Amino acid sequence: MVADLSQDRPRLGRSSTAERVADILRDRISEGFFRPGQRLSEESISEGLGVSRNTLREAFRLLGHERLLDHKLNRGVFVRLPSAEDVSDLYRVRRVLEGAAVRIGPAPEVLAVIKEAVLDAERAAAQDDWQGVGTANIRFHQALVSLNGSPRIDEAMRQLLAELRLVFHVMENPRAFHEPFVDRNRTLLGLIESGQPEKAAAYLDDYLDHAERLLIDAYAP
Amino acid sequence: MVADLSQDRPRLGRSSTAERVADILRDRISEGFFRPGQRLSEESISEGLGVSRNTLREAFRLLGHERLLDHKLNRGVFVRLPSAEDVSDLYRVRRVLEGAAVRIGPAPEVLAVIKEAVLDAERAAAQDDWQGVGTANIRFHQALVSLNGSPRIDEAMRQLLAELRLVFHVMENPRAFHEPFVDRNRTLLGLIESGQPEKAAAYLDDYLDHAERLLIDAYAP
DNA sequence: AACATAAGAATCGTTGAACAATTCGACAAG
DNA sequence: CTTGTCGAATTGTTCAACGATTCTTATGTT
Repeated sequence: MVADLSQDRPRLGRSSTAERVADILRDRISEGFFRPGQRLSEESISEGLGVSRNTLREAFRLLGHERLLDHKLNRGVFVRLPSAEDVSDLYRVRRVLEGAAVRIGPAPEVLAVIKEAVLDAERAAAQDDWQGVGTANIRFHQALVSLNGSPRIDEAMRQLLAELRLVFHVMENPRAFHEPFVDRNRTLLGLIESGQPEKAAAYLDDYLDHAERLLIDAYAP
Repeated sequence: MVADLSQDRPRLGRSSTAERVADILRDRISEGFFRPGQRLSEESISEGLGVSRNTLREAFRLLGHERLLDHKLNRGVFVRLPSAEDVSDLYRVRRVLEGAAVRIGPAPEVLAVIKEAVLDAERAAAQDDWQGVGTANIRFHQALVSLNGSPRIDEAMRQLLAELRLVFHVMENPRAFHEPFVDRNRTLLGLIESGQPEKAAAYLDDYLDHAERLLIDAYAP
């Protein structure tokens, strides 16, 4: 009857106000409500959210560590505006994390999630919903990385993709960027599924090279 | 005459009190002054350091995000005490980051740093300075990972090794753990230097498997 | 003696106000 | 046009207070 309740233990830790504030801000940044480069005033936001400045500052620290905010001493916090070098580095990390993942090979449960993401992307693309394609694409790569089986790598990937979303918000034409990768995701899935890790890794490397170039060319922050 | 001063811009950002407090605490944890599992009282530490509780809390948040502190709501912050699963995951990440590094192959400047670390470890071992061996070993792996050429990966490795140091502080016999790896480091260096990335990667995998097993066996938190 | 319960102490979570330090723009002086 | 200075605005940090939560200890019951 008691089964394994220890798995629910983490959920027990409720969250402090600062963490909830951080969640809200993270969402707002992720959805583009706060634009990259924009300054976040302590006074107006703490007032708007109805929390004290001290609590808000704790939240700022959290997001600063996630590289979503840029904290400049005595000047305030700004939504991070990644540089072209940042983009390169993000893709450098992706090549490492995703490359290692495909080399490890498929696991049934993860594969199901990946497939679902591919389908979602295809469905969204069919409806010209490029926002939806982007979201599904992110889920695809997040699931891909989870093949590593490492909570820390999953967390790192989450942060990386959140940072990458900042880049997307600076771009003007998300369709041109996401469109080519719907098909590529399906192809990559096929290579993984059929147990050809080296081929999949090579394909992925080319995939990421292509994406990086595309992104950097269209990127002038 | 003005040349490129924009490169010096980062140095302009001095550090706030909270960051300096975080630096101090990080050092203290790293050196074992604060033991894993120990609770850090807001009152006593803020008083001891002469900073306000609010400032100290900001510092706590930073270190919490680095996984050096464990923040339990309404109960305080504790020096993190990694579980056996944490150790496994840390090595999972190491296999990914270090594996990717050796596959990329040697770069002259980095190779020099790696060599220096190997020599330092050998010198320290000759003098039975196992603390020194541990430090040199960390420098070795940090340099190894820097072959990836990614600031973000370097940073991730720094945090990972800091977390791993927590594990070492729980162990009683550091010598037994560090001793076997002095020679292995030299061998691995040789494989990298001579341009045999696949062999180096295989050797490294075995290296890390061995270290992980050794560590987990001797680890009962 | 074992266990449950309740009161009390200690600590954290959060707030609001206050003041010093720093930045930045405006404007005057050279 | 450059440089120096003033002042408003914002951040950095501290302090005191109080409610909320957890831990401890004493108390009472079976």
